[in-house]
Amino acid sequence: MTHIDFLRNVSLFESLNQEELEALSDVTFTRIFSKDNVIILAEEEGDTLFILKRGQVKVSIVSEEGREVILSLLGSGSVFGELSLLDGKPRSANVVAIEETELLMLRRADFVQLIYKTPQIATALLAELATRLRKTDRQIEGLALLDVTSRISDTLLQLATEQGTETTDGVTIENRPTHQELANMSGTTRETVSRVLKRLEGQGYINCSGRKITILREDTWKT
Amino acid sequence: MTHIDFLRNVSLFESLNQEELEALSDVTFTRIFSKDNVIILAEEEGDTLFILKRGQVKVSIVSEEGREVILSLLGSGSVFGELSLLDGKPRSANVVAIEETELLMLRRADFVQLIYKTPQIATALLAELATRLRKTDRQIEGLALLDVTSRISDTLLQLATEQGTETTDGVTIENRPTHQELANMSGTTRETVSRVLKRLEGQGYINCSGRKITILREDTWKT
DNA sequence: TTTTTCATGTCACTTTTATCATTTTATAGT
DNA sequence: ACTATAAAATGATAAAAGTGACATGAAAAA
Repeated sequence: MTHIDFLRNVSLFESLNQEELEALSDVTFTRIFSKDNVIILAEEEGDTLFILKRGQVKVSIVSEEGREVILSLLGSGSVFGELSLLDGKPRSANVVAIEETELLMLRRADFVQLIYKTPQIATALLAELATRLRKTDRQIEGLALLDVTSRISDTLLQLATEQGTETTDGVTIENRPTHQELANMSGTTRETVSRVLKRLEGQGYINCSGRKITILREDTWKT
Repeated sequence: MTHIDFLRNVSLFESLNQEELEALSDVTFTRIFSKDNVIILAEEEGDTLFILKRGQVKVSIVSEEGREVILSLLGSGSVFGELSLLDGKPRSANVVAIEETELLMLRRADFVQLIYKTPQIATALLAELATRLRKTDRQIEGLALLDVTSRISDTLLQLATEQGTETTDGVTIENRPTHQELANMSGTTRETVSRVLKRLEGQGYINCSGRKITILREDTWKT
């Protein structure tokens, strides 16, 4: 797939016409990050916007004691790194490739140009940030109100909607994150994830085998 | 203070010239909400933007079981209610006046006009949302990693920076939220807030009296 | 294959925090 | 000032989740 065809399908750029897409494609450059490579390091200055073409990355914050909170996992079509572009502050989180990932990168100056020439982009970006803000608000709600079991369940459901595939039994998450990663996404510990998954499986809510988790359809629950 | 003078000092509108400010002021209307009145109700459709001129509001989510999470407290100059304007989705949180509050309101159509005529507003709004996103990310980090004491302390420090006044002893928060509200801001319970504040006072970190909390200067800590 | 590293399961134990119950103190309304 | 109402303090428990330790298992590297 050419870059242009790809860019056309990125929601941020859907308002651009062929000519504008070509112009955008011209100022964009590609880079491939292999698994575990750091793409963005928190605290550093940043003047690049990233568009994820292929692969998957995790956005996370690491505390001084080394504990990690995963804010989100992003897949193809996602845009990230724009906050520093918008407010000029240093990067607020780390972004690491969790599999081989191909990124299109756009420098601030070109991005500013782009917004100047096609203001619809600003509108699209505003909508994008609005969506994200709603999502983080829900995360805060979950962390503040729910117990671990519910938080882990929510994390699974979110994974399922974002990257699950429908099967006869329910929705399957192929290549699930490790327990440690699930823990960092749910604000808990590895052991607890282990225990909770075990219990959920015992109760017939989910089915684990290898890197695969299936969230069973409601009508198969033991209740 | 006239509306125009007030609007000039709202960061969102700082790029507007006198003429534009007047035009904005013309399409804006005022409403006063007394204490405990609901300004925005979650789930409802919304096509109004609010600019807080005088008073204070709380933005919160209430769970089905009735437990509340306070996402933020906003004071004069704050803008809220814009998410629904940007992505067309229903309101995601409640907003309630916690004291008598004067609001300027702006309808979607006028807001869209405004952005169309003065695109710098879009940029300012992007920066505003970026700031907010960073803030919510930090909240998530805190909820996921910190124990109750640290979360409550953080909440106090945030209140102090946002609405505290410097005194010889440290920073004073006049008219502090109730323990219940502090609990809802920190993701914990009333009782725990009570106990933690007590301990913090015993250890000489803070000083409570009536509706007032003083966060003592570092050099007076007992350690 | 063999080795080594990383991921997972699972124990016993501790800590933290929520919950419940009750009393005391503040605050606001008449 | 008096009373009604809401807020805060506080003790006793219980539940939830974290910790540390170690065994097992699975996948990647040599």
